[in-house]
Amino acid sequence: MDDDRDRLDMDPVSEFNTTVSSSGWTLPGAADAHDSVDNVYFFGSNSDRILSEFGWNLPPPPAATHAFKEPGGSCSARGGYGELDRIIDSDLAGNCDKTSIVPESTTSTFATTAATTSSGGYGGGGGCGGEMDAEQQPVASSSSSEDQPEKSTASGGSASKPTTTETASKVKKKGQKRIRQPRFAFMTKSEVDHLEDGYRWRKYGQKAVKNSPFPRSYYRCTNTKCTVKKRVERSSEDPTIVITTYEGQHCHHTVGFPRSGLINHEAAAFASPLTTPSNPSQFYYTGVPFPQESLLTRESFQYSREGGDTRILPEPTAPQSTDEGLLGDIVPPGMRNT
DNA sequence: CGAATTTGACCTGCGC
DNA sequence: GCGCAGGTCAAATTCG
Repeated sequence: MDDDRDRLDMDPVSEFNTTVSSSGWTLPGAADAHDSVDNVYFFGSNSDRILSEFGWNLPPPPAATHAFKEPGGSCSARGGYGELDRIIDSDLAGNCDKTSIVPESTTSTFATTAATTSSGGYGGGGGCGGEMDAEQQPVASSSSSEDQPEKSTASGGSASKPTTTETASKVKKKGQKRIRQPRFAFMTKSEVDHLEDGYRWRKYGQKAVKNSPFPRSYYRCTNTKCTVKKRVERSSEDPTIVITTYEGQHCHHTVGFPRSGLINHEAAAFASPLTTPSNPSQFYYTGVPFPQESLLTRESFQYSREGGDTRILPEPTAPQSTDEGLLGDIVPPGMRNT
């Protein structure tokens, strides 16, 4: 029954939330403050490991073929996600006086559990059969979201056609809180909006975003038991940057990579967590080098920003036990994938 | 013809 | 309480 705030207060990161607008951190490049995230992590070379702990199978990097053009740089060496982002937000650059690169900017939002039945009055989100939603499983109307992640409206959730049953379910949902699952946001320099990531997605909506000329698209994993969602939008600040935000954890493996050869190859380049990067610049984030001495546990940087204010947050510290892994630092146990 | 996308309507949350 | 913006639904449309 904790509400967001309560939980956030328990989270080291969330301390900072108190200084930020309501829900938290603002994603650099995000169209507006509404689109905020609670934590922003910038991963280093072993982002794949971190992500896998979230239940992701090393999301393959966006297909390099259709990604970006890196003005004056050789991105290829980087491989991986990294269609590199140069300083996405100069405000964050701070002491950055040279090319600051965000190899993979990954943001994560833990609005923590806000419980609910899903978002909004429409059913929706249930659980991936996983633990993720177990505790906040919508009891009432969308009882079996696992079976019908989308058609929760079976019980009358149709948005446009209110019915008595719908009304009833709405009532039930009232008072319940919205759950927000872990989010990762990748900022990618790319000419195409929807980057290949190894999973299959179905678009279920598109909205214009305030203060941004670019619409935001909403996708849902096509796996019926998977409730992972994805948002894709272009940065209003830098149209060449695509911000892809994933929410939730996949409860299945990827479906294979369409351009497996290329992608896997590049992914491989990124998949050696323990390998010291050949090019240290990879691990710079807005001018701040990643702490390579502790790649295993500290490659995540966090920052927040509000109206130009930039903070580099102190990362939780010590390496967790092996089974805790990185998530021990950043993911509430209840959100873990196993 | 089935699957995926588009799109307008509607719901919720939040700020004022 | 009201209005705005984000998020979602589902019918209609398009695509393979």
